[in-house]
Amino acid sequence: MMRQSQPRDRGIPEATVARLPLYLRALNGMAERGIATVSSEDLAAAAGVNSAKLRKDLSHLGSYGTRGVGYDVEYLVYQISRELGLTQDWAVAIVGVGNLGRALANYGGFVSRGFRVAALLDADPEIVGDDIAGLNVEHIDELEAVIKRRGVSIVVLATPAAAAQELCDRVVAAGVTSILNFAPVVLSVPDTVDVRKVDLSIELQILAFHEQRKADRMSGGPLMAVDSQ
Amino acid sequence: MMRQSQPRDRGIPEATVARLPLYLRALNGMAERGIATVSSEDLAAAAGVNSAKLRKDLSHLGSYGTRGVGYDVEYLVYQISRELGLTQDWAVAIVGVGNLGRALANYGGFVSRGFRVAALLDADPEIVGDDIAGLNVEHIDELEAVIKRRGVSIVVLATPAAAAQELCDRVVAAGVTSILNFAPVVLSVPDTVDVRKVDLSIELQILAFHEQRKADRMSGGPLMAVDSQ
DNA sequence: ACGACTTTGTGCGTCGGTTCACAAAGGGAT
DNA sequence: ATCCCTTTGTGAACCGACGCACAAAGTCGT
Repeated sequence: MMRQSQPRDRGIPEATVARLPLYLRALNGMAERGIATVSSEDLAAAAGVNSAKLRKDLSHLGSYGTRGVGYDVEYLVYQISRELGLTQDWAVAIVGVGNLGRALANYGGFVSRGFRVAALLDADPEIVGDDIAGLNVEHIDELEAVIKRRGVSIVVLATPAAAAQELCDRVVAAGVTSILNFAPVVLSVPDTVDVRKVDLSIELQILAFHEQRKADRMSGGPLMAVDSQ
Repeated sequence: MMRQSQPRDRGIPEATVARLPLYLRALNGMAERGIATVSSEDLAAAAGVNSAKLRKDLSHLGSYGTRGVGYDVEYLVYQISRELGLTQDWAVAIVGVGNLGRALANYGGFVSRGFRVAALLDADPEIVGDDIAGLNVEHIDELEAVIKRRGVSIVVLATPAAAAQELCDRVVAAGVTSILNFAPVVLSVPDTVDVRKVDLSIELQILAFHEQRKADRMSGGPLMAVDSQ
């Protein structure tokens, strides 16, 4: 029925992919503390998910556990890293070196594994030429050249909203197919390109919604609700 | 059948809540450009979603459209704002004034509507006392006092991973029930508390996964795929 | 060598979300 | 006043994800 030699199914669910980094982080922490083996129960707790979900997620990569024992931490770290593509290293360019771009450039967390900030670019002549986190800020005119010369395959957009779409277009035209967008705009791109969005304002608004609902419950109370029953 | 006077259903789907800010942003842009009325088709395009989905989302707030015409932009802005709780203003405290905390403090985008940065807190005596974005950085010892005195109801955690859980506990103990977490850790909180997580490293890893898959397709080629048929 | 125990991997029912497609509703023209 | 045209609001089918619960598989102790 199913091949043993080729357990990796190319159709890993998106929800699973989104959790693999979480598992990887928990596993790295355990590896550092010298833990050799971990059960799905414990790993799930560390990652904050249901253990059945974790097992199903891992089963999409292959049968890497041992029944009655659990998972080998080192081995699982390697398998997940490989699946996520972290065994190669990715050159990342940060476009827009305002407060946020600067913070990202200095953020050690994501440079650690697999990613390397290969370029910082900005349009402001005031900023171009500055050294930030050991890198020289280059002029945005160099965008296409820098992407090609340094093999940049992931671009982080940290520009004002007004500039984002145009820069996005240029980045896509230069062959980049993975973009992490911090600008508060909906980017339109060909569907060969992956865009992930991080939007601080939206996150706050979602929190506000729930906070308000909690406040309503307190004052109005479920017993006083107009439409209860 | 259905009440006309109280159309608001208190059970708005989570997926819908997450998109309301998107619609709101698009609508604000239209209002600024003097557009009075918009169809679900146009608004959906501006927000980058399917028009049926948009209509169903809006229908959860009530029947605010006019058939044959569309939605009144101003009115819809008001209704969504109210639903999200943006008609009141929320005092936000930023805990951790490193590169990221600083960027957030200076980020005008989310201060604009409904949110106000009411406090900046840090543990580093080097930073405490500095003025950032017109605010004085206070010592983390003041955390509980500041939260209560200024009515802070949303806290943004922008601390190193190691400090996040402890500060989270203190913040929760001080009565805060909405947290936006930038630290790369899984926070454990009572389930009365809402935590939303923004994790740059995870976003990059997800991009890397897809980028790798695209690369595999190129070299291996769909025609050579082991399991195609 | 065997039995008790632990833990994985997964079949299956359930649920929330998405999309299609259409009937109902309103506007405007004649 | 009536008909046509546009656009909303939603019923219903579909799809992916979640979590329970359990059989299969492997370990460890005797």
